Amino acid sequence: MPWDVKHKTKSKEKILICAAKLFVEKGFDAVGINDVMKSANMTRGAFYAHFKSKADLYNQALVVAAFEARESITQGCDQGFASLQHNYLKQGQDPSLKDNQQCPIALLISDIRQREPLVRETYEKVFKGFVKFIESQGLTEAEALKEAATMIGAVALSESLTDKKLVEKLLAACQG
Amino acid sequence: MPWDVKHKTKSKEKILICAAKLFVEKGFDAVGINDVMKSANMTRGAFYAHFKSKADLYNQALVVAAFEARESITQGCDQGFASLQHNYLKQGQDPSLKDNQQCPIALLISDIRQREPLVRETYEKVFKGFVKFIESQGLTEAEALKEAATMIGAVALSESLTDKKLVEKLLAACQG
DNA sequence: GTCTATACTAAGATAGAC
DNA sequence: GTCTATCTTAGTATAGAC
Repeated sequence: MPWDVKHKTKSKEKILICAAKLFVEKGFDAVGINDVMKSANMTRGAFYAHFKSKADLYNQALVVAAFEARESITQGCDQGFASLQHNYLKQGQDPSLKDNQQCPIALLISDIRQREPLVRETYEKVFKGFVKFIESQGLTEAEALKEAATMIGAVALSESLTDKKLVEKLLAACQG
Repeated sequence: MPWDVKHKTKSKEKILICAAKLFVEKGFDAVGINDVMKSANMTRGAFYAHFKSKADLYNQALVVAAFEARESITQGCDQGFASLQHNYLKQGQDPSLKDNQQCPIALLISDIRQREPLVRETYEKVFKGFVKFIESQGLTEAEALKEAATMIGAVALSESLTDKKLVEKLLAACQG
């Protein structure tokens, strides 16, 4: 893909990518439309030419975030579930992965509860897709659900806790 | 304990109990001081006689919420870890347990990331106490950490997902 | 310690020029 | 489609009477 094609990103796409990053990092309430538009090098007024509301943006950004996280996590993941699990849990510690690669299922897990039905529906679809993907690595549905809960819980906790030693022990304990 | 002793609750305690319930249910941003004080049958102005800021209230309410959840979860929990796990996961479905009995570790898991250091410290202490309690049921630290991640992840997911069948399967899969 | 009233700030959303 | 300017609402926090 030539340089100019990659960089000729439309405004809406740019807004979505910036929003995905900010929302996953901080949640819905802590991110203003101002923040998103500044991050995309535009002003507030331009926002409503692309989205009908902040909730609309959140909903679309959630899909983008899920897509990008999936790309990152499943990259080089050809050795079955153990490999997936390792990649997923790496999110919890690796500071180089911080941009647009963290799993929105984990990081927005208690943010989504307060959102409108449409957003919750989108979140649920993303979660179901994640479980299906785990199943595709050779696990039963019940096994996949339990592993999903453990991985998501571990990564979500990793971001909430400040004690790095504890986080390390937690992620190691959830491995395998 | 006689009736009147139980009901002779001071204002500050009442505010804290109402706040604990509201914060655990909705998170920090979605709950206003107005909401808390209305719920405690008072007006905004009286708030600052008891707390220096909303963050101060949140911090203290977190401790109250943790205490109440612990009371509820460990009630009749004398048969080791399996019993604890069963009680904990029950939060995810049982609608009768909804008031001041849900675990703040799970329900505020992605809320806490945006809070100030003091609040995060309190959250971390509560989490460590939870892990210690699991260990006291006969598990190693690593086992306890993994089980904690699974239980917390499962309950947090239960509140975010709307598909009741799926939630049921998830909680069943995390049992045992 | 609790009330009413108010100052202050921030954020979502809209209008109209270019 | 993007800009500046503005409307409106809501929420934290403070002041002063009782």
